[in-house]
Amino acid sequence: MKDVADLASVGTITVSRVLRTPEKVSEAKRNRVQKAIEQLGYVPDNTAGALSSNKSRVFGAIVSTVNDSVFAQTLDGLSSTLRAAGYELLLTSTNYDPALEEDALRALLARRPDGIVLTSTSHSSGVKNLLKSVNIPVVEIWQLPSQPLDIAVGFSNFQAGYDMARHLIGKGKKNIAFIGGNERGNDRGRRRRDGYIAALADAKLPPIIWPSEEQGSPSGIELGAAVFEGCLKVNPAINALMCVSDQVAVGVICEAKRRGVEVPGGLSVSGFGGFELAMSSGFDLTTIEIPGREIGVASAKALLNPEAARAKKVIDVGYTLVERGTT
Amino acid sequence: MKDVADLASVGTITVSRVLRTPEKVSEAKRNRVQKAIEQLGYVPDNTAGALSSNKSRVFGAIVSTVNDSVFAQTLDGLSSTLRAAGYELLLTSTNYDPALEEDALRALLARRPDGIVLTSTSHSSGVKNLLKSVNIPVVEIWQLPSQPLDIAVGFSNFQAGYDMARHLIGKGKKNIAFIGGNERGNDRGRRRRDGYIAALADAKLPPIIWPSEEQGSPSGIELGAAVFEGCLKVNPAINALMCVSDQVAVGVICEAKRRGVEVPGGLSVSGFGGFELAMSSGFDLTTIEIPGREIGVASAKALLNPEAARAKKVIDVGYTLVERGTT
DNA sequence: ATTAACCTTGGTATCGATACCAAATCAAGA
DNA sequence: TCTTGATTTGGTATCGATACCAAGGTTAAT
Repeated sequence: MKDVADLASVGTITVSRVLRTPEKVSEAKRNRVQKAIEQLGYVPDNTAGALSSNKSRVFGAIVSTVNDSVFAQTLDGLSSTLRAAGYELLLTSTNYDPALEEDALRALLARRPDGIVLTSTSHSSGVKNLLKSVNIPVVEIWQLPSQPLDIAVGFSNFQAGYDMARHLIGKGKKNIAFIGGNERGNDRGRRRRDGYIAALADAKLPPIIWPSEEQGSPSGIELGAAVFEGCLKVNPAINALMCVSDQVAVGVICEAKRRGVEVPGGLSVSGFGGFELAMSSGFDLTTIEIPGREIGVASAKALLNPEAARAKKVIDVGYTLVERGTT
Repeated sequence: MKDVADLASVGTITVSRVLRTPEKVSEAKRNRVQKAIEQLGYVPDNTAGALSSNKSRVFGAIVSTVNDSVFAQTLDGLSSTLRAAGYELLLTSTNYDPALEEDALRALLARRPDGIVLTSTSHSSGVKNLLKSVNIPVVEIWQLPSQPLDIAVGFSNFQAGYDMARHLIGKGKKNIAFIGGNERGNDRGRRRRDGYIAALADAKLPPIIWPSEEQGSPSGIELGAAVFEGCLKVNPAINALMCVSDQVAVGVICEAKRRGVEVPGGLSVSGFGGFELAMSSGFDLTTIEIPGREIGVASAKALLNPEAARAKKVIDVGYTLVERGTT
């Protein structure tokens, strides 16, 4: 920066101002500085800037996985919105292991981010203390906790689960099973299941949950394929499967076709998430569509303007129950 | 850090050493320092450390999209391997727009990363100059360029495309079309297509490519569904579709079922990528499986140990042609 | 012509760590 | 006991920007 300043015959501080608040510098000097920057191929050093201004222009994200297509849309929205505003994203994934969250957070905080995004909503006390001691916006996404740490952006997984169960009940189904969502660390799936349980209770129907908490189980498509041996064999009366995710639902449908079970005639199937495959040119799956990208964009806005977001505290982006051919 | 040093009655530099090279500090002082760190809830400031040591312990990644499941595995492998070594990942996505690459790179370099990962392999001269002027490892992934900028980790999309076309030819198909892969910025898809063209030329068969470069087209599943109207109608003799990705192949298969076209009887279909759905509990799709996570892990290792990686220059992780029920 | 208010500009201290060098301590062998 | 080399420790300068404050220049009103 000194070199640029010398070449343009100005003080270093003027160079700094050209980069951050160009409107406060006279046009003549601004042009000289910009030419010098170009000529020297100067790339500012943000680590130094972060140190002196106490603003890193970086946000941290701790996600349970990047390996989920709807979830990836959130990341996409988050990162593009932030980058448009001149910020970058430090990404860390915990692979659904809550024990890693504190470590990951500590590592992130060492980079002094200007804010944090978390996909989990249940946190260890260590995590809570760390977040309380730093004074930066914290956005929890994809699930609306009753007591957000700071700001929350998402939708009610409980209500969505409830609605979907009501939809199946409305179709005249009496033996509806809920498939999946019992992995530890997956509080979103669990909330959906709770919504399902509540809806069935309201309709005075018995809930059927598979696999049970204790059983280890495959996940995603494999889980859907395993349903026929593991769940329908035990309870052949089941005529509707409400799956915790579209992936599971797709596994169910593939296996149903293989076995000649008619969908939705013999078995109704619903998904959750709205991943590309669910749509009509794919499986034509009844599902809950989540505006994944919008969650990312809204969280980015919350990070960039925490005061406005804190006024709301909870930003509900909603969801859409899309009825298609499988129910 | 000063506070910690005072509380433990040592110099600040000793605190620094406890954090970075604990084996060089006597056990007594090390314990005192660690207790003081705990007691004060001290979280080191890496921005300051980066400034003075010229090492940020952060790597930058510029990806074309996070929104692709096999690709997400790469990110996953990359980020977990780096985090295990005490590094973090700064993620930026260009959404397949090559024009954004230079901006994104500039923004990343301002954060002074210790290395860069790029998913694209064709770069503007601005990008090349920037990368040349910084002296950090640069890893290009998912495609092996003939002239890597520095280090490359991936596999030959050309060879994989060639192999898959050979496979279809070996099944006795004579009218094989290649579907997709003409989006600008997607050099990987293009290389697969080139492999297909070469294989057909070697077998003296005419290549059929759809959609053509000029036409705009939907992508992913939608594209697969559109094949029947857009491609097979024009050329009903086609009896095998080699799709640029599993997503496209899945779209084809769904639409084929809807139209009562038998797969592989009437139409063979192959995919590319090995996304979860392709496997036998899903679509039972013949595809090229890419070790996505391994690419991530190998790139992380290359970043962490560039000297060793530079000795090889190009790290080929290979691929597997998995023959299943659709061909 | 003078004064006040505003805008533009630059000097210097500072952010919180690490690098580099020098001093102090320790262990082992003469 | 003294010397030597290895190990442990601390002081001080430094990384490259920004914050803060003060000074000079300009404009408009009196």
